[in-house]
Amino acid sequence: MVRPPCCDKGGVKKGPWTPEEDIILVTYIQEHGPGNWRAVPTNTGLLRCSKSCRLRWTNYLRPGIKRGNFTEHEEKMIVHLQALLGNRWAAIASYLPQRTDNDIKNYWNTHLKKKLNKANQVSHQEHDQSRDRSSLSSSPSSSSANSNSNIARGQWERRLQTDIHLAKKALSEALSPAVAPINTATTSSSTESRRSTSSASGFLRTQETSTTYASNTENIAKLLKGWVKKSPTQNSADQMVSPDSETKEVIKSNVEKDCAWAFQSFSGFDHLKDRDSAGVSPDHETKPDITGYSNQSQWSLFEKWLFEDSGGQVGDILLDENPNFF
DNA sequence: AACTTAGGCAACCGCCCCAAA
DNA sequence: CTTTGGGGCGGTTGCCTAAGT
Repeated sequence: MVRPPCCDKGGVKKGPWTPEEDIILVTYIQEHGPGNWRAVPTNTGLLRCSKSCRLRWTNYLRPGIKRGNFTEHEEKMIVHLQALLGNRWAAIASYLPQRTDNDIKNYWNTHLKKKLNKANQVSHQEHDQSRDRSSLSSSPSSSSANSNSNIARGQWERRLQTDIHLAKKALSEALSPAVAPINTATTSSSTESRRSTSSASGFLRTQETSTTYASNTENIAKLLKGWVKKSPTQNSADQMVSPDSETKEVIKSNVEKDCAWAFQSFSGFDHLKDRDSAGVSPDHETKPDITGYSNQSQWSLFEKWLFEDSGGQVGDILLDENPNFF
């Protein structure tokens, strides 16, 4: 039996979200928290399907989302993790808590893939040139068949390494007492990628106490600004409270409250960070500076852990395949 | 200035997994 | 045990905009 999609009903709106829809959704989630998406359209009156609401929240409205301008470190992380995990964007996003899987996926498809291809072309050209040179003086053992088998072996090893990595991670999480799922939106599931999400959320939690969620508040503020500018006289939002400065303040404070709540619900990454954190204080709660997330040393430690945990293969793979990438 | 093309990104679609009934 | 429904994920589409002609 084929179940009809949840959005198959008539009267369901599609396409871009309007600022007023965003406000309705954010307001509702402030009160009830994310989850039970099925109830969101009925309770809010939004003419959107539950999935659409969830997606809008997780990819755009959710607190703590950073948009645009990927840093070089983030790029590296994505490339490393893509090499390690493949196109498991949710898992990759779990290591970059400020980024959404959709964002990372888009960035990969539009920027990094091209960059990698370019780098690959350059390295292959260089490889061909050096092979041409060496073939004049060396034995014919370095055939293309040989290099093909090396690639196949590399892919196989990579996959194996991924599985080992995931198994280790799952085990370490299962054994960790620090994992205390609170919120269903981020921690309820048991599959690997969902576990990963909760893990990264814990990483995010380490920054929580001083986070002002400016990005999200700004989103809403911008959004409200745009809404005012656009003068929505012709739509159903006429009945809504006008987003004057007072309302903005209310929404802002609600968003901030919501953010605090959302961050409190994050858990599970600390043990991953801890286990290789020689030199890093385990007292994450006392080092809450969100800017520290992009701090070079913390990144380096994290990357160090990532590299070491992969037995150095990630770096090897990247350097082998894309010596010109960075 | 008008049109075409390419790139970027938000959103949708279909499939899968899991838990509850 | 089977069915059903909610939620999550990755792939894909389509719209918008900037750049090029």
